[in-house]
Amino acid sequence: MNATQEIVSQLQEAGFKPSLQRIAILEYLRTHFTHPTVDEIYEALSPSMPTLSKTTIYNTLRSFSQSGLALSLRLDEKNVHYDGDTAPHAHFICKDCGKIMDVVINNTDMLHIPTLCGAEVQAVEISYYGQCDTCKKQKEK
Amino acid sequence: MNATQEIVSQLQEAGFKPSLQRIAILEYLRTHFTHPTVDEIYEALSPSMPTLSKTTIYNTLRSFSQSGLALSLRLDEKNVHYDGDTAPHAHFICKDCGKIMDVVINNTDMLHIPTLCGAEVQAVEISYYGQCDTCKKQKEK
DNA sequence: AAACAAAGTTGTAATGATTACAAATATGAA
DNA sequence: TTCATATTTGTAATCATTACAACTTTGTTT
Repeated sequence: MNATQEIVSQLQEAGFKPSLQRIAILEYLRTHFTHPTVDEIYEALSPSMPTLSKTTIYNTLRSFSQSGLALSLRLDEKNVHYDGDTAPHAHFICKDCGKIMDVVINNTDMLHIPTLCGAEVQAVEISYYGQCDTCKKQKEK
Repeated sequence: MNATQEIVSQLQEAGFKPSLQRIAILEYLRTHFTHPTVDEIYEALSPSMPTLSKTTIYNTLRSFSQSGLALSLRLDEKNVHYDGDTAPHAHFICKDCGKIMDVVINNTDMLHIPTLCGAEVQAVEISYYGQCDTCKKQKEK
């Protein structure tokens, strides 16, 4: 099974018809670990799919994150970021430049979902905020 | 020292002049653990401070969260929530009704801030997403 | 106390990400 | 083909947040 076939079957398993747009968006998420925003995905796909609409990307990403095909990250006040890597991990975001980095979680307890007085927890989001190496050095100058 | 005096000295320690507006906003945050939005604070304080402006609340909360007097939480796509409880803890938010609950973190490792290849981590945010008890029961009917 | 500067507050207008919605298009079955 | 349904598209609306300039307060200097 090649890469696109894998994408198609992931879409079907999640109950989506594998339209060209959905394939392109999911394939982008699965191959780019940059935690893109809607705009970034639009800029990337638009050249090869000139009729692609931002509304489609908004709708598609919403249903992807609802069905668990992707994660939606609320890391900064401005844009929602999306993550095609659904394996458990955390994120670091630089307050100055906005750069987002994956953070490996070694302590399995952190990802263990607790029981919360009857509530059903479906997802955990662990985010670290601070200043990245580059911005730190730039400020010291 | 009474409650308001305590608020005033907290403001001064953080480098703020204790204006009536700042006192009112910080006092509200310190006595209401509802993770309020700007709008909720505005609705609450407006009756006793009719000239209070939302811009002031936005500005004040931004500087509070920058200086560590309060936390800004990006729990839902819509509004930023603020938390006057700066002690380490996590949050649960119900995807259906939007209710936010505090979650006690027993495992101190979870709040231990890791070293991330030269980056300086200043804050950790741990959020659980799911469906609360009430909404779960309502759906079952 | 008047004059002044600095800090803080206010209201309005602009911004910009996201959503609503209705028209257009594609898909697949009868 | 014809029809029903799902999907996509573009435009217009929404609404939280920010920019900005005017106004007010505060404290200081003369």
